Amino acid sequence: MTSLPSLLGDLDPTSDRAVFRQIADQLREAIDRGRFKEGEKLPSEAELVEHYGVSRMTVRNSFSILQGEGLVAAEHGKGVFVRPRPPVRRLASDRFARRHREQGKAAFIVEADAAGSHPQVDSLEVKEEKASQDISTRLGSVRRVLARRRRYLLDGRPVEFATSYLPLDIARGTQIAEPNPGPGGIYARLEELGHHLDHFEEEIRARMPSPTEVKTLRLASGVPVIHLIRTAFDTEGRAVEVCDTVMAADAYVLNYQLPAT
Amino acid sequence: MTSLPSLLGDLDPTSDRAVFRQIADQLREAIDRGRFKEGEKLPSEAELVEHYGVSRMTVRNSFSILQGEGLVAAEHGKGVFVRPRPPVRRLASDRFARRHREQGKAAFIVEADAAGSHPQVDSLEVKEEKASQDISTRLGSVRRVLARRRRYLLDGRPVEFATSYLPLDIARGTQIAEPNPGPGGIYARLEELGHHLDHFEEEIRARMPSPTEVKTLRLASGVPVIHLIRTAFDTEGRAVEVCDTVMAADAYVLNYQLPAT
DNA sequence: CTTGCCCACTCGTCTATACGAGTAGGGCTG
DNA sequence: CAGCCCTACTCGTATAGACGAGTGGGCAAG
Repeated sequence: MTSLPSLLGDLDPTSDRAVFRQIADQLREAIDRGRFKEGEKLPSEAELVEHYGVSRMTVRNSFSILQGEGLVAAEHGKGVFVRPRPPVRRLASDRFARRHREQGKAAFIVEADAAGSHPQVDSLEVKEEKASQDISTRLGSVRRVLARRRRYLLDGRPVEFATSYLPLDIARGTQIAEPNPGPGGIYARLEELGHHLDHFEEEIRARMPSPTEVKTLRLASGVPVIHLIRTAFDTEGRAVEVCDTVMAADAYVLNYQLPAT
Repeated sequence: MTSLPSLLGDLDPTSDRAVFRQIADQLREAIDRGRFKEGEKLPSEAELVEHYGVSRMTVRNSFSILQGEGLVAAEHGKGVFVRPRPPVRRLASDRFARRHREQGKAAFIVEADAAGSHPQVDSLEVKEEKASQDISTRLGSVRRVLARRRRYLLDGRPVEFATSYLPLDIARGTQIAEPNPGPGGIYARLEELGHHLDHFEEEIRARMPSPTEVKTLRLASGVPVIHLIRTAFDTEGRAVEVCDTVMAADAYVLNYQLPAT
């Protein structure tokens, strides 16, 4: 039971580094070195209290640091575990290329299937609503919009939720206003309606999630979100859609290809 | 002094929501509603202890939640403050366009000057070293590389640090191996050396920073980093540079433009 | 053998207390 | 008047203890 010293070492009482930081440092290092592997259980609070001769709150304080770094996650009644890195979804910059729209299924489904995961789309909601200030600006001063909300899951885990906003004069009464927009998705429908897509602009931020986002994406603490806002422009230069997406940052890598023009 | 109730309300003892969460909720809401503005000081721990009738650790626990969300930052001896949103640097997807290389100064400097901020480049280091596995793969199995490290600051605040890796057979003995690579930066030099740039690939992740990154970028807790890895390809299809960049996420918005091909 | 309970172990929440250390402002001292 | 110090207020660190609640294994009863 007291084989911990071999893994963890001692505290340095002369150091001016706080005890709980020293403990966090040692645990972090042990994790980095692979002494504790992904998904593995760390020593319990009681064991660390025993090993270091400190109070329980001090140990908990150490754990909370590592949680904030996204390194570990506590599970009530079970223990504290090294957070496994989930499979990552790579978003290629050509993911909206016309050729990907030819097949019947939605991009997300096709791509996930190809990667061998089980995709799901969730909590679909399509409705007309008042445009927020920001959305209105991006779409060129529209009052009301059609909003399409949905959540994406990979192997049962929510990874992203997104809302598409479209001007009512474009979307109302079309298949875009239906829960299922048909083969090729709304971009295919937009082109059929004569709005030939010219280019997309994407705006990317990263930040910590709001409590709502934590719930919706079932995020562990210490996991940021990537906030992506994409605007689609047709060949006339009009913004025909704005898509606001929030992604679990630990589930994504974004790829872009830029010309060196 | 006890005008706090007007700002904060009471606890619900019947709720099964933990007290420290309820307090965090109330503070968060007050901040969201603008009752506490950016940079403003929140009530002190002692005041909240008094107001809610709880122990100090409970109040601190609430604060630590809000810190983890990046909403507030504690300053020793002063108080807990609503985190101001720093000015944001927008990275356009054409930032490497050839036309931007014509002028003498580095892209970062030019751009920051234009935005009215005071730019600085820091801790320059240029040296030859062994390529990591990852870098080696990206550059096409090179053993050793030239590494150019530097840190960028905006108005005195570190916002990003980056390392460029170049194959030795390209960079050794050229101005690229000098601390100051000359007008137009290393991309201009690469082109002069006959490596005409064709395109860039960028790979973007977001995650919580390592302790080292926290120090280097002086990050407040609750601020993620954006990790960007860019590979530059010449017209022969060879990877001629890999640039590994870590940015303070609260200081950046990335912009990309994608063709709808 | 199966069901269900109990118990030991885990983390979660909360209290009360103590001392240390950074900050800022008022007032004393030279 | 200038400079220093003292003090009150702030957050930081750490202890000790209590109870609650989720989990899982073992044992006992049916």
